[in-house]
Amino acid sequence: MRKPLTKPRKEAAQERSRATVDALIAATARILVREGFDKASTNRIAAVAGVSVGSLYQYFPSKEALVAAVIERHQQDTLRIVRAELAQAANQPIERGVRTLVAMAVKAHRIDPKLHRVLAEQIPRVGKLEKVETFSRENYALFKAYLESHRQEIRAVDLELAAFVCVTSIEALTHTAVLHQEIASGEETEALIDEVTRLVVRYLTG
Amino acid sequence: MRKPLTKPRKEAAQERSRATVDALIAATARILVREGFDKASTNRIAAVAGVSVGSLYQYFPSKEALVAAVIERHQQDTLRIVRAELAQAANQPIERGVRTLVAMAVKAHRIDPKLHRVLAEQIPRVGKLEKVETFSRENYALFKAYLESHRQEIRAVDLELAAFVCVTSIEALTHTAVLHQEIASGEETEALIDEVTRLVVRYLTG
Amino acid sequence: MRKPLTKPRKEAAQERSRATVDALIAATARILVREGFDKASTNRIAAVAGVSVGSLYQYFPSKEALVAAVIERHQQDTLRIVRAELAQAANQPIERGVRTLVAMAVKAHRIDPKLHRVLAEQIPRVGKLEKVETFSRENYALFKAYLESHRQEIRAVDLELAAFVCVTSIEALTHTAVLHQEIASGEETEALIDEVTRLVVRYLTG
Amino acid sequence: MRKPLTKPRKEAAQERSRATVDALIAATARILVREGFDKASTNRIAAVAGVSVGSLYQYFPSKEALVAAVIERHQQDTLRIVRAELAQAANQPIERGVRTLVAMAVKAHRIDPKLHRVLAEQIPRVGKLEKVETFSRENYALFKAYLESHRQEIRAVDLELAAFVCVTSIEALTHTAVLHQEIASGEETEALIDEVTRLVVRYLTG
DNA sequence: AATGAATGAGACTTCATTCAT
DNA sequence: CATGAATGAAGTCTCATTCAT
Repeated sequence: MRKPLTKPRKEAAQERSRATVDALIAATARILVREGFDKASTNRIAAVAGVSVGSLYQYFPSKEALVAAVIERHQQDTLRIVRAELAQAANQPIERGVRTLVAMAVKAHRIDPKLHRVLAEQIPRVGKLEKVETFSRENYALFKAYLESHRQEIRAVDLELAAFVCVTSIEALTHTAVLHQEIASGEETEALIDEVTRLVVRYLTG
Repeated sequence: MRKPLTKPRKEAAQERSRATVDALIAATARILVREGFDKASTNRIAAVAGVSVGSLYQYFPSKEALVAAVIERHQQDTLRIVRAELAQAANQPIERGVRTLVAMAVKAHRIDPKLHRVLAEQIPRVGKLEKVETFSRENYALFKAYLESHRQEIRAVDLELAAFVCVTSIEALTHTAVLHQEIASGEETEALIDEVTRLVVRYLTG
Repeated sequence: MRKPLTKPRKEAAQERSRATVDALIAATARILVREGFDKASTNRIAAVAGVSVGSLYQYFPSKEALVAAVIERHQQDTLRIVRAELAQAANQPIERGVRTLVAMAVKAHRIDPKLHRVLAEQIPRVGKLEKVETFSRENYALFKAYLESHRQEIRAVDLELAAFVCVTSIEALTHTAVLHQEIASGEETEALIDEVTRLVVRYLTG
Repeated sequence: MRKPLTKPRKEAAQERSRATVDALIAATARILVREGFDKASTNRIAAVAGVSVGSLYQYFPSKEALVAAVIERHQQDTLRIVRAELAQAANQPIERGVRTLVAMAVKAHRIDPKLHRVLAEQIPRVGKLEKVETFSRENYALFKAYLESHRQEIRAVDLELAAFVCVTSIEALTHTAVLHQEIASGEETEALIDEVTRLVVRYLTG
């Protein structure tokens, strides 16, 4: 790619583009959350983002691409939390480590629960959006790695299978609890974390 | 806005009617499984069922009603299994009983896994189709009742919370395992049942 | 039930839009006249207007709105004539004034007799399109005002009732005469105006 | 599209047939009045009449034929009144005779005002239902005959034109008054008859 | 690049009419 | 004759996407 003739101008242009893209993703997320997938027409998204449909198609080749970007962004937000907490857990003993991971899962689900829900419930039908799939595999791999490095603390077990059991349970429990507002108060949250931690730890040990 | 009707329009009395209704529900399920919700247009469904759109609307007031009928039918199929096995579990000690229930969950998920998946992933957006919701609540209540009648075998615990943890875990694990074909062989199935049973039993006891 | 929208969706700002809107209204009127209300499907209207159905719905939220626009336009055309002639009549003595008004009614009915007929005969069923109703009430009020300001020239009478009798008669006579081509020539027209004027004047006076 | 047949398929000779035909016509009229033309589907009519659609088509070759039958019946009812009163008027002097005719018109319009309205407002679009047209021509001819036999009582005048003016006025005034409930009480009715009579008599005489 | 008017395939649904039983 | 299930053309309207300005 060639160098710009007037640097400031290009940057300004790039900045504006960036802003438009952001506005479009934000508008999509907002409509998805407030009105559901069916109301998220491209014209409506563009209107809410304050740009024209034409501009939308300037930056996203299709509606799917837009939804994919929303998913992507949500996953990036989630990853930021995961990375921060994962390092801690790595060096903690099993009991403490699992608790950290469960707490992290709750935290991650709380980033934008309504968006998470829409993404979980309404989006798969968009076809080959396998980002979600990929993302969960990554989770699974990370957890398996954690188990491997703590193998001496757990009973003899098929790590593959154990990781599947733990990750699926943690994900389902935190997901359901957060989405169905089962854990409104901090107290309830603590209780849930206690239970899930117990579930997983007792499963892995003894 | 017109209120969405989800009840069948008329009870098919004659034999020919009954056949038409069955063909429509079957066609809907088939398209749902093979091509997804978005491809399930009323014209397509009618064509696959081998009848005219007009006949479709003679028996179902809307596309939603058709999907509701598919859900209903799937749940009836599931219930048939659940009822049969539940009686057994009731009188079994915790370890044995939980295993029975887990095995039952696997069996239930295997009735028509692909349909189950579509129903689970793509249908919520159909709005007020709360059948699924209701169904899962029922599961939860049944399990809680089981725990109550075996309270002396388990540790002191908030039964409400425990039921939530167990049901959610069993459901998620069997669902995911079946859908993602993690348990193709009978051996793998047994291994999964062992693990899930252990997960739940150790959580509830000790 | 969805409430019927009869207002234009957006004000056509750009020139191209304006042309599209005009073409749509014109096409609707044309089809209404040549083929009747039942043939005026949205697809047909769009085709005749030389635009796509999509464009039709960009500017009119429903078929009704389109018909409403046709009515509106026709009434505006009519009003232009009415306003011009009414001022004259106001200061003319009863005999001369009534003649002016009758002549005006004939003229108004001749703007687009066939359209007028379709609008009069086929449109009421379009439900709450009360524009016609409103319009005729206005006529009636205007005539009553005319009578009031000429009260000394007419016999003692219930003005309300008299206005009803006169307006209804004039409207029906000019309408029928024009539509059924009873007054093709100028001579016949003059004869009709004479008769109607006589009818009304003798009714009001003496 | 097939050509619309508007005559009954057969002379319903048998009593049961007669009853079915009557029920169908009555059901059509009822739905027309209560719900409007658009709701009057053949299936609905058959249902309300308590027979099957198949039977409907046994007796009426099309929906149009059914509506035509309703019109026919209404006109027969009207004619019964007209014939009864017309004889009287024939031998009455102009003032008295016109009053009789006007009163008759009011009476005729009151047979079933709502049905009359629907027939007047919603039916013309059914295309070639010229019964109404024919009917009004007959009215016009009858009145012209009346004028001819009383020619010595009225001013020198084009009878053709005079009949047109009188019939159109009487029809429009009684029609509008009855339909728009301007003459609820007997007193109001008398007042209207007075006015219309005056209108016509003074027009014809002097 | 931005704009927004225009496009048109296709979705859902109704209803007059036919025909097998 | 009666029944009512079946038909399918046709109508209204939406929305992802394109393209002239």
